[in-house]
Amino acid sequence: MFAGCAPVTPPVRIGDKWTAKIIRCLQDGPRRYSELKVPLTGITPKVLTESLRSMERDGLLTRTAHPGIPPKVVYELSPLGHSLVEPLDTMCAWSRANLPKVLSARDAYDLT
Amino acid sequence: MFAGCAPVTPPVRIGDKWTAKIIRCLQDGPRRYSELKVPLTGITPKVLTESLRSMERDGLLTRTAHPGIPPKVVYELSPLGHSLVEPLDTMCAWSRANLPKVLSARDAYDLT
DNA sequence: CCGGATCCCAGACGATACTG
DNA sequence: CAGTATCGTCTGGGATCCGG
Repeated sequence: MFAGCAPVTPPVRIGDKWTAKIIRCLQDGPRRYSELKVPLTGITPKVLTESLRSMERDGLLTRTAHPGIPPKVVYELSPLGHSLVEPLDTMCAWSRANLPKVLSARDAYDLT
Repeated sequence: MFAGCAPVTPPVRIGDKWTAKIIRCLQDGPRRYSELKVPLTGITPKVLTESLRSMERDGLLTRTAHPGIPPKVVYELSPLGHSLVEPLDTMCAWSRANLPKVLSARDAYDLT
């Protein structure tokens, strides 16, 4: 789940490339598949589907298919998924606040 | 840094397998290389060295080599590194509290 | 004691094309 | 619209051995 707690239960969900972003996209309410693809710029359908399925398996969100033409599938955060929003915000806040320091530390290090 | 904030600045530090654990090992004071290897069960010397170098480059810790035989190298968290302790604790607390739920959600999902 | 050098692999991620 | 299928890539990390 989260690598900071030993041992990691695969697959690593938090800390992978997309899980956190997907949760952010869903935190204000349910969304359809195509409504997720837009803000998640660069994600391919395969990876989006994989991620959603895996998060559904972990109980972070629910998938509801409304049959018909055209198909309509809605994803919604579960209470468990919602409980992740705040920890994620904490991490993102740190990242936003400190990324400049990290970057300049890298520059300084690479100079030598 | 942290994948939840787009776009990710490689390499991904937080969320990789060892960074969070190394910070936890150093949060109560400086430690030598060999003192890190013990609690980080399973880590190979190569990976430990790589991780420490990379974190040093990012300004998360400092490396101080005391010359002599035998060599003695001390690693210590920088203020920037220390500032990560609390966000990390938040994530770990979530993981500890909710891992059972995730695991049982997986079991339920796999039954179908 | 503290690593560097080398080789290797699995699994995450992406590109592209196709379908009920 | 909401996915599958197939294939290729790339990198984090492990195994093992060697050196100052």
